[in-house]
Amino acid sequence: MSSIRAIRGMNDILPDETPIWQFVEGVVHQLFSSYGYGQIRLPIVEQTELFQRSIGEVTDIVEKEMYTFRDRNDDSLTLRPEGTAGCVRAAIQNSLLVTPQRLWYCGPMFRYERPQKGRQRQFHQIGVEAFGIATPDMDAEVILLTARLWKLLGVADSVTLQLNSIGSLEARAVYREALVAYLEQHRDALDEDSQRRLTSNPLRILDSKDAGTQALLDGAPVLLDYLDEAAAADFTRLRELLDAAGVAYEINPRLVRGLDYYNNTVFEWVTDQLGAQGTVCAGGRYDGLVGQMGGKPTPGVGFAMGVERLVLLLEAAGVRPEIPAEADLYLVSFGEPAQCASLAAGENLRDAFPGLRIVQHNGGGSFKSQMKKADRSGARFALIWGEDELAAGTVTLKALRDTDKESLGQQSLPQAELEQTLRALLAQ
RNA sequence: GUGGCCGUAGCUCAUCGGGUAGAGCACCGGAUUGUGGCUCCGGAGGUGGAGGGUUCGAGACCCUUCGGCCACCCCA
Repeated sequence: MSSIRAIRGMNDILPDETPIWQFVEGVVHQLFSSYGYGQIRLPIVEQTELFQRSIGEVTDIVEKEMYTFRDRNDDSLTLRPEGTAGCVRAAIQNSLLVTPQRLWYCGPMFRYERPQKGRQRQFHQIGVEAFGIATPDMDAEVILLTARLWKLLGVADSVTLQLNSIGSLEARAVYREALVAYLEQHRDALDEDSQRRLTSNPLRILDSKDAGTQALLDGAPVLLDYLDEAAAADFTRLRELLDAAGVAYEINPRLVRGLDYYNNTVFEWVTDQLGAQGTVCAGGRYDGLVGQMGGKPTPGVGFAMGVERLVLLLEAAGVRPEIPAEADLYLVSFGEPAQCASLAAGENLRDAFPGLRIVQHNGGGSFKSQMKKADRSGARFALIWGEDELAAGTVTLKALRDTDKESLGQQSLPQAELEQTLRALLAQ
């Protein structure tokens, strides 16, 4: 019981789970590449100030969820809680802000929260950032990218797209005043959390889960009505493009995002199959962020998705990539000279059959136990070397699967014919 | 940070105040001295999360603590 355990909320991903992760990662890699996006790999640790300046000082992420520490030089560093900030930093620092710049990244993120279904302290995000294009065709592109991803992953029926425009910073400030003014009149009808948010972050009241608060919001001013002409036109154009591409969406005027840097387009892909954490993918436009971080003012749009949530969603939808048996061939030997022959033959076979999974039996044991391991390995064939084979210069080839086929069974053949015989059998 | 539920074998769970804590699966060995799967037989594996209390007696009741799950907050 005194053995060391993993940090709470930081989970091991075990061999029987990695195939589904690899499936997701493989699909993502190929898909992003097909849209012309290049991968960027970013540090996990950044200066604390990077996140304070980009995400927003008063967000929960910055206020209480960051893993922040001082290094030996007494610099304040933080384990990245999200990917966009670091990507923007890297784009500025490495002069990547040519137009257009299409990037994607993946990797672990860290937030100090209580773990629950679909949420852990170390979690993984896959994200996309497209810099340099301010027009809504780029918004449409990244959304199309996600829509195609759900199809490729087999979860398109499990997610719906929620879309909104939160306009410019200025428009939001005006709206914020109107919203607060309305809600102040009904302060007593608000739930406790929302009363608190009235001063700290009124826009977040819009996505309150409290039924009474939501009812109250039916009479509240609507953010979409406060958009300036340009933002409204962009939103209309985005909708036209999505309509043309056949991507269904639901306008959610109460959709606001948690991070301060968004403007205009915001969107979320949500599901009802993951318990309380319904957001699988979320993103939006952030035209002010690059300038705010000290780069040449450059518009941007992007999204991030939670890989753990995606994996849960695939499992809920019954998408299960086939977990391959651990071996194709299992090499059994009895006696030390025979093991030498087996080892050498195994190396030759790996030369002859690249990609074939050849597992050597190690650790000795009876023939019976070795054969049992051979069976459990899932291998199609066992190759057996013992005293008899060694004396005769042969090897025994035994089929472990499909043994009802008459052509398959056990045969003893000269070493020299092994490769040729195997080639024929494996081709079936 | 707050709340609810839960910690018994590697895993899934019994036992619900009384003798040495059980089962299935998994694991190891044997039946078959060189042959897997099916069957049968056997074996190993637990300080009952930890600490304290009540009691003649606690895995079970009480308290504390640690851990897990779920939810709130917040978010991917």
